[in-house]
Amino acid sequence: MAREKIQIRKIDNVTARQVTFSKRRRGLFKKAEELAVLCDADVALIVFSSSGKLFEYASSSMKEILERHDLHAKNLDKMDQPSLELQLVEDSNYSMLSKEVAERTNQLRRMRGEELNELSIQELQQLEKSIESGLSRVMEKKGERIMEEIKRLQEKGKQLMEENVRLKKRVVDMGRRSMMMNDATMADSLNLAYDEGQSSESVNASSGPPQDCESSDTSLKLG
Amino acid sequence: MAREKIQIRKIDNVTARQVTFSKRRRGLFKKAEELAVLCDADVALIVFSSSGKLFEYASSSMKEILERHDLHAKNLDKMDQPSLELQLVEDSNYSMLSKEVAERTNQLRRMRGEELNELSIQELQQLEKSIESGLSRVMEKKGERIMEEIKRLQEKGKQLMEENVRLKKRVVDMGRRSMMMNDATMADSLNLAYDEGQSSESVNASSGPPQDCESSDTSLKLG
DNA sequence: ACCTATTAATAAGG
DNA sequence: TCCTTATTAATAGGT
Repeated sequence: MAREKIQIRKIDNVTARQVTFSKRRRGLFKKAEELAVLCDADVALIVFSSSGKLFEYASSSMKEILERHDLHAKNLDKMDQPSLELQLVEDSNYSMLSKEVAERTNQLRRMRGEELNELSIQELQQLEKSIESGLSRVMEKKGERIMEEIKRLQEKGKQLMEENVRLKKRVVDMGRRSMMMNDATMADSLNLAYDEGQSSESVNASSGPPQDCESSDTSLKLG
Repeated sequence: MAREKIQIRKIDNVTARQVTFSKRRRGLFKKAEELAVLCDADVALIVFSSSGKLFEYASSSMKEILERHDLHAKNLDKMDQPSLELQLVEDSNYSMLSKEVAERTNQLRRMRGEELNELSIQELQQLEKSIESGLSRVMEKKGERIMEEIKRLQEKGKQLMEENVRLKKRVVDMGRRSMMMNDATMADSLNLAYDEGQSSESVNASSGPPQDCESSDTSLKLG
């Protein structure tokens, strides 16, 4: 139902498949809920994407619906030993997890370019595209981070330069005063400096690292 | 989506509700199967009508899908009663495998550029390098495959051209003969052509696709 | 079940 | 992922 009619078979292009999955999954969940509401039905919908991610919808409680479903299923089956059944379930869960590990491992190896001999040109092309898109995202994020870091450093630099200007002024002032002083006034000046207090605090605060810059040790190692 | 727009709330009229249930249930099941096929997803759909009748669809085995679903649900929940030793062993094996799945999944996501917010600039830089090296391996392998394919196609082309030359010669020869022929010899020539047999076979082989080229539909889609 | 006007879903592309 | 739009698909109401 779109620009073109499509055949209902597995979409080869990975990206297109993901896009279609997102769209149709939403549509399916919406329809499921509509059926539940309009017709007062109890609906449970479980979807695993091809990458193994779980999506689920339940009109009431998933647990309850599944139990109700089990009831119906058991009515059709012959009852078998629950202990054996549990064991089988555990086993199958186990092998399922193992399969999942194996699958992820294979995907990783392929993305690292390690097990490519079984792949066709088309699959390689697809893999390349997928890696490239990941790479571009990573580079984009790195770029963002670098720009943030640069901005932070620039602001810190600006603050330091302003502080520098203030300090230079103070130094110049002090220099001028001492040039005009004789021994007597020198003594007065020292007393006055102690009385003011404020100025010496300001000097201390500026010569040491300000408290709001504790993260300034972040180093940029590029290339 | 019909003669009139309807509000999504319980249909009061019982008959109308049943009719709508039938129609929409079919639609929902169709959509579920389409999603499974198009996107290579695993889908389970369970519907209880308001009268309690069960309808279900599963893209593979309902049992397997529900078990897989239980697995995921357990991963999110706190583990149930860990009272028995066996259960503890199972659980620890479980959690080991689960951790492995989670770790691989995270690596994959990062390589796809999906979960980058926790990473530092250095880590991003490293990730970028790793992806780039995978990419270059994939591209290299793709290049090899393409060169193989091109070589194969070139050789096939060469064979076909040789066949062409032979056929053209034959056509010219036949043309010359027919120019020199009168009606009587024309008849002889036709008989002769049928007797030879080989030539007609050769024509068939060249005009149709040869048997050893069933993979010639391989298409090259280069970015 | 079928019909069909109308609404909803969605494929492709940005 | 979201937006847009041309098209196809689903379906509400009626027979």
